Amino acid sequence: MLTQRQMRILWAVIDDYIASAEPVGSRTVSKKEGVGFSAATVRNEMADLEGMGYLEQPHTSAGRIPSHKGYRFYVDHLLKPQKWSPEDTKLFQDMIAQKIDRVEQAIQHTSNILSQLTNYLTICLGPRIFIDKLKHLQVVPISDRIAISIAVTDRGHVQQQRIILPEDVSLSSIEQLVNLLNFRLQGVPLSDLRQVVDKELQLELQRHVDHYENTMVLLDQILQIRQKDHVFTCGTTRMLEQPEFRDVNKLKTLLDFLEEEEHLIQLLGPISVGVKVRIGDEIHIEAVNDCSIITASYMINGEPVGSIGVLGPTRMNYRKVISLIDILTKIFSEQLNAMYNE
Amino acid sequence: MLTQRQMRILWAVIDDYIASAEPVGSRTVSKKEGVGFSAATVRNEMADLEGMGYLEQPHTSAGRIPSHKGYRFYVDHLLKPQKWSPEDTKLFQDMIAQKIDRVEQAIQHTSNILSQLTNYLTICLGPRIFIDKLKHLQVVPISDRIAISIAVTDRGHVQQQRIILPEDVSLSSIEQLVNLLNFRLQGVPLSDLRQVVDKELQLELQRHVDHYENTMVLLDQILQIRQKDHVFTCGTTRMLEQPEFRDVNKLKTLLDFLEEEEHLIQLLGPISVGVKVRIGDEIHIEAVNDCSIITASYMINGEPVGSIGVLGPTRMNYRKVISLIDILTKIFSEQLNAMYNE
DNA sequence: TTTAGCACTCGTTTAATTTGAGTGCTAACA
DNA sequence: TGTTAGCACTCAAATTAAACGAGTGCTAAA
Repeated sequence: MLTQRQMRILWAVIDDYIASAEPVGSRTVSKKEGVGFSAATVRNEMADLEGMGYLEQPHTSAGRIPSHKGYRFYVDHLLKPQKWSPEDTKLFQDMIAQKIDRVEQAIQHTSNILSQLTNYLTICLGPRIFIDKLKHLQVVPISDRIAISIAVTDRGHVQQQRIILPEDVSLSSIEQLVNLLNFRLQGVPLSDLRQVVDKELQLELQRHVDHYENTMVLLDQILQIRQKDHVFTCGTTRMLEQPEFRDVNKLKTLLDFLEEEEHLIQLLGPISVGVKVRIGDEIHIEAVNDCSIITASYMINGEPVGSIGVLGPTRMNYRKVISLIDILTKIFSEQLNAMYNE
Repeated sequence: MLTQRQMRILWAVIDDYIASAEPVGSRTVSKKEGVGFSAATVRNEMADLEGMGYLEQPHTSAGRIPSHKGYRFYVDHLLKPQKWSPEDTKLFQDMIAQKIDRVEQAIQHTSNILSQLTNYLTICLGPRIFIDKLKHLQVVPISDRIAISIAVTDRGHVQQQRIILPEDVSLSSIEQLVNLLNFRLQGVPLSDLRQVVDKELQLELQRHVDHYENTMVLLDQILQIRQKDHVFTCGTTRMLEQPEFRDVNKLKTLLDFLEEEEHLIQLLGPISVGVKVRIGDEIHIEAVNDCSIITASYMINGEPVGSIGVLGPTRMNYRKVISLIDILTKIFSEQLNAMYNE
């Protein structure tokens, strides 16, 4: 267990290091406000903190820097999240507010603001639409063999795909099929479409539809509403400002890693409620071993549907980022809901 | 006018500099294959070439590097584009070939390959769809006040937008309106929709539609099919490998510039047929003054609809890039056309 | 238990020096 | 007259050396 004094010193070291990115010496800590002991005392305590694994020393004659364990303790026990005044809240609301045409664009906009405010890189994941319910299905033939299949959900998402029309299927039978699907599948969550068709519509289709085999091929294509998760990054270049990425090789390793959408999704992790902080190797990804990521999700009608994350060096400003991501996702969720329940 | 020998030397300097990124000295040139004269001779000629503005000298005791004027001469008169064998062509075709679902994705895929092959950053512009013709219009209400308006074009592009339903407009009158529009506007290019409505449909609408005022508000929204040009970059991180961007500040200036979509569009310039090379200040954009960009467009049915560009330092491998962008856009266009005429 | 004092460590900064690739000029040569 | 060998000169970059100073651990006194 850490003594009160040790916590005070740990806090001072981390606080200073976050601001300066330089190893913090005993004198610096000793002179900090709220620290009443001499440099020598601080030295002793720092040696102990290092022994316990909360601090590290780059080399003998340098100051101390926090270890991952140190940051973890800081985040869990020392950090007091910022309180926002009503004026702040109002300001954030105004920043985020905009004509929302597509949720994807809107979350990107919010992500951008978060990146500006924190000066770190942000990653955001567009909304999962599988919990959305089908509102309307449409097949528009654009040539003899090709058609566009479109699905609109109750939340206004539109999914489209190019499908190949089987030969021997007339336009009227396509229309017939689509009408039937619209009639029977309205209100069914996208994730369940396939299931419902298999369970409830199979027989009916077999009975009513001509060219059963071919129509099934068509149906299969229509139902393949596979959502490609859409992830974006904002403010990649802000990473260049971080002293830990002065080294072009380190930078390249990171940026290369971030170019892959899959990696970004991996980085955000599963969508979960509340603010989550993962520090360094807690992320379990080699390429971001000296980074931390703070994630939160946004909700529609109480259901988390997408997430947003802030990636920075482990020496990131946890207090600021945690407070900001928390309030911004909340405000964003509110505005989304307001829009849906308009 | 340059003598044969001067051209030979200019060529040698540029060729070497493209490969090494280091100022080229007279001895190096003299020893190059195909150059029969001594270093002293080369020195004299290089001094002349510098006088004429084709070469530059970073400082007195360094070798020469090409000036923009030098590169321009090289591209216009010295460079012989690479010939591709049928095997090469086949290889490229296979690389580009894939199930094309959306043109946007496909051009991005091609752009990615171009970036891999050249090892430079590429920029691509999704297809302009305003020359596409309207195939189908649909309005799907998703709540009392909100609807999604969808337009499908003859080439299978889908444009969607959220619209606000005026009060006092019944579902049936919306349907009536959409039916009328579908009937009268099919085959009209998206760019002309507004015009055709104003000229040919105004009266008809006035006569047939209830709640004229409100319906007009609706119509205005439906017709606002504004395409946001979609531009992507591929392989941004390859820029980090270029020695000219070792300097983090320079890099940041460039990457910051490239983060803006508008800048990318500006960078690609107007869509035009054939391969275009712009060198350094020819681009007329401060931020990329020491870069060159090579652009080409891809076609659908003989009509250029989008473009792709390769951005690199002025010391880029013009020969390789020009040859590659030429053949890749051609192959891509072929595959697009094959798909459309399937 | 705390703290002042002091010798010691070691990365960083600054200055001085060396190195070497490359030049321009001159004079000899074909 | 055009070409080339030779040579003194230039200057950025690399190397080396010295000085610096922030910070430490340990000891002994308060």
